[in-house]
Amino acid sequence: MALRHAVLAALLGGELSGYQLAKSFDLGVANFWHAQPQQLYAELTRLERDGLVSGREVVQEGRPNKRVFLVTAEGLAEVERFTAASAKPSFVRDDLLVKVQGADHVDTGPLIAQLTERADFAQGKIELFEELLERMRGSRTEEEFLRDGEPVGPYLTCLRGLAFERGNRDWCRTAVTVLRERAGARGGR
Amino acid sequence: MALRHAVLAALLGGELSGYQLAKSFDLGVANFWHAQPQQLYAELTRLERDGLVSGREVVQEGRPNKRVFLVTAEGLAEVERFTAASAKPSFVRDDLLVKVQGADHVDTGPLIAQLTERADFAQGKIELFEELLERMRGSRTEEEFLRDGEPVGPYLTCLRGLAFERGNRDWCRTAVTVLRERAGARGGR
DNA sequence: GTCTGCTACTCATGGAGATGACTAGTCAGA
DNA sequence: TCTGACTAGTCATCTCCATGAGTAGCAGAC
Repeated sequence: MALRHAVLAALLGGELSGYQLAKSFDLGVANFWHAQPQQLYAELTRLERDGLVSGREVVQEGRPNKRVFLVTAEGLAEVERFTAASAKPSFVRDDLLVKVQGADHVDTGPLIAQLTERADFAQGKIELFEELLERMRGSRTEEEFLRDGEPVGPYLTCLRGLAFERGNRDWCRTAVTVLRERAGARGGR
Repeated sequence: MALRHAVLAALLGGELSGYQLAKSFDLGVANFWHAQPQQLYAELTRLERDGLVSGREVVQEGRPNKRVFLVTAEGLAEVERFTAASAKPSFVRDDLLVKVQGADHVDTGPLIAQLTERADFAQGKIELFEELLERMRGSRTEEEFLRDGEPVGPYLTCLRGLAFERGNRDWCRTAVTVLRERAGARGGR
């Protein structure tokens, strides 16, 4: 159950509503985890039931009221416990990789299209992450921020996301080049 | 259901038994997907039931007999279909990232230990991937192999795995450095 | 001579995450 | 004035994936 801890970790940064939470877990950002709104609402309900977060109603004008949640002392203890527990290694897991694995045996046309699309998507996320990092560190350099800026946690996970997407983009591009040239060579044979 | 297609993609490289398959999907290699032996056996059963792979008994001396599977024509068609279908973007999803996200609010000692462990694990996989790539390309250079070596699919996925693990290792190391220095600064205050 | 480890596989159950379908009010623009 | 987009959230279901436990024969080590 890492989703639960991901939600807790996100709320450590300050009070958020389910909707705001969903914004950061859904498209684009997804710094360190990814989830659909429904999952988050469900998880928040469970977390509140278990006393790890507490919610309060915020009355708004001109838009629906919302419930914002913050981590309780028990919640923090749970984060502490989770952080200390040993983590299982993470694995790459990607439909696209499965498809590329079989590239020798299928028509590579649609595959190249998907790789291109993915490269563009990754590029978009790269820009997003770069902006986010800039915003977080403000006028400081990265080195300065890492020395004593706050919060470092989100900054570090953002850095990982950035590196991951750069890896994605670069790999997709080389895969496209390779597959294109091979298709060309076969076609011109 | 990407597991199913991952199995198919793996079998495109040639006949394999469930056990052999499990070897490559389990620890270490896990080129492009990861799964437990039980999942693979179950999936193979389903694939055979659906006519996407066909199995045959191989009698062995001095060790248990085994069943080896190969992809049928329908199986290949299914791979083709799957490859052409649009893929959903993949997301980073890692317990460790969740833990780092909350790094500002917890004791970083155990976290640093886990990051170090992960860096070592990644290093091990890097070496494994490098060997694998060398073995695949034989005497050719990477450029040569990518131009017309076979199979490219597995080579490309292996490259992605390598890059991913390098990213993991490097990120873990910087995270360790950052968290250590901060802990030191706080302690000596 | 027994113990550990490897090949080779099966069964059963749990739990997390994914998905589709819906409600309902507000606001900006065609 | 109607449409689409945004805020804010709920309910129900499902499928995949994860995990533990177990079997059984053979080989080599100590």
